[in-house]
Amino acid sequence: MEKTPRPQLDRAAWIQAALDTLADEGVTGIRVEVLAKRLHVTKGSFYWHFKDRQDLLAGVLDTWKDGRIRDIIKQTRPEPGKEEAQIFHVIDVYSASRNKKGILIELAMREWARRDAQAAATVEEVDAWRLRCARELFLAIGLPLHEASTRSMLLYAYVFGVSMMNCEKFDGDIARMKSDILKLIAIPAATLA
Amino acid sequence: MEKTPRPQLDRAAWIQAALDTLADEGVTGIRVEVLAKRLHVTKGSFYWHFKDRQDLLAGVLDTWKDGRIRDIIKQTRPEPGKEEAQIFHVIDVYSASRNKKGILIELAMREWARRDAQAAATVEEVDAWRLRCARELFLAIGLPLHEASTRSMLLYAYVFGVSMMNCEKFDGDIARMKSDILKLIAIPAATLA
DNA sequence: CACTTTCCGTACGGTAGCGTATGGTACCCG
DNA sequence: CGGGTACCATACGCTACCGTACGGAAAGTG
Repeated sequence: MEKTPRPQLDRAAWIQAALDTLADEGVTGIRVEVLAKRLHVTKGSFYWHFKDRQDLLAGVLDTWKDGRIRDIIKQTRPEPGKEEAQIFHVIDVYSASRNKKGILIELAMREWARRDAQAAATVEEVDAWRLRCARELFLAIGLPLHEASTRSMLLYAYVFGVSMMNCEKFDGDIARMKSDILKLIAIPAATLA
Repeated sequence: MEKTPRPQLDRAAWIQAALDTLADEGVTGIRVEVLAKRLHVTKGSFYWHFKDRQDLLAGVLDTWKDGRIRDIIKQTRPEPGKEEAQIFHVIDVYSASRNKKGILIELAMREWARRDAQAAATVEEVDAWRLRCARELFLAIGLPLHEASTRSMLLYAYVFGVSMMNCEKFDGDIARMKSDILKLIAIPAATLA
């Protein structure tokens, strides 16, 4: 993670720090002077690499978008016979337990998108890719087009929704509940045991 | 909505304005001097009714909590024979089309809860009430306890999740998809037509 | 070795927001 | 009618930011 505190910074380093901050504090937490302190430099460096704060934010959006699209394509790459496992894997990646930072960025991104047109467009594009890729998996296991679309949407809505609830403190066997829900979403004609 | 620009303000008026701002800009948007401008008074008024900004935020949390709990209790009040309709109504209340402001507050609240312990506790309490009340409905239509809990959780996770996605711009018959999803969640043994 | 380019530090002006101190005004109350 | 209380305005100091101007070191280049 630490590659010998490099003597030179570049845009990527600033964007990475911005993404970390985004996860912890949201867009409004991405502040030039705070990032500079975190990177042990001053604003002078920032305004060399970026025109202004907006320039950084645009870079954050692009970086995130490219990463997410690359990711979903990789995870749903056609592997005949393994489609069902791939569906579960797609869900698992955004399961609340693992990948905590990814989820936080995801939520912060959507919060951002609610108040910024550029962010909204970015999230929309990423979501569209995800829905298309997930639909392909459902199509591959034999579902008709409409049901494949529907289940993809339910899948992602559930995944994002559950990441906003602090389920850990509710009564009941959460693990079993989540497992049953996944089956209900991913497996047609599944019933809750 | 406008009750003759009242000559005197009270805590409730400030809290209401704060809730409006919360929906539009999130917690960080709730700023004393901005609210004052919106209410056509100065900070002097604010610091008469409130100790400080935290005092206002605590009031916002309490007001929201009481309202939401009263609401869910009212909406799930036992009406034997109408339980299924009540389940659909609970979902409909937070459907993305209607009640736009309520949804925005809901999302802003959870964003807030991610970074503040008090807000987290508030949201947790509200969620617990909702899950309990929804579970009662599922129990009333004959589901076993575990499945009732599971479907309640899926219900709310989906409702909140879908409110974070800009479904309007995706291809496919969104209305039909949403309708199918609701049936899948609310009606045991339902299949996607 | 001059000379440029790259990268960063320093210093400054400007705005927005929090909280306080203090003054002013209208209304109630005896 | 004098005094108190409730409510609000004004003015101030303070901090955290943004963005700019400019200076300087270090490394490449001819």
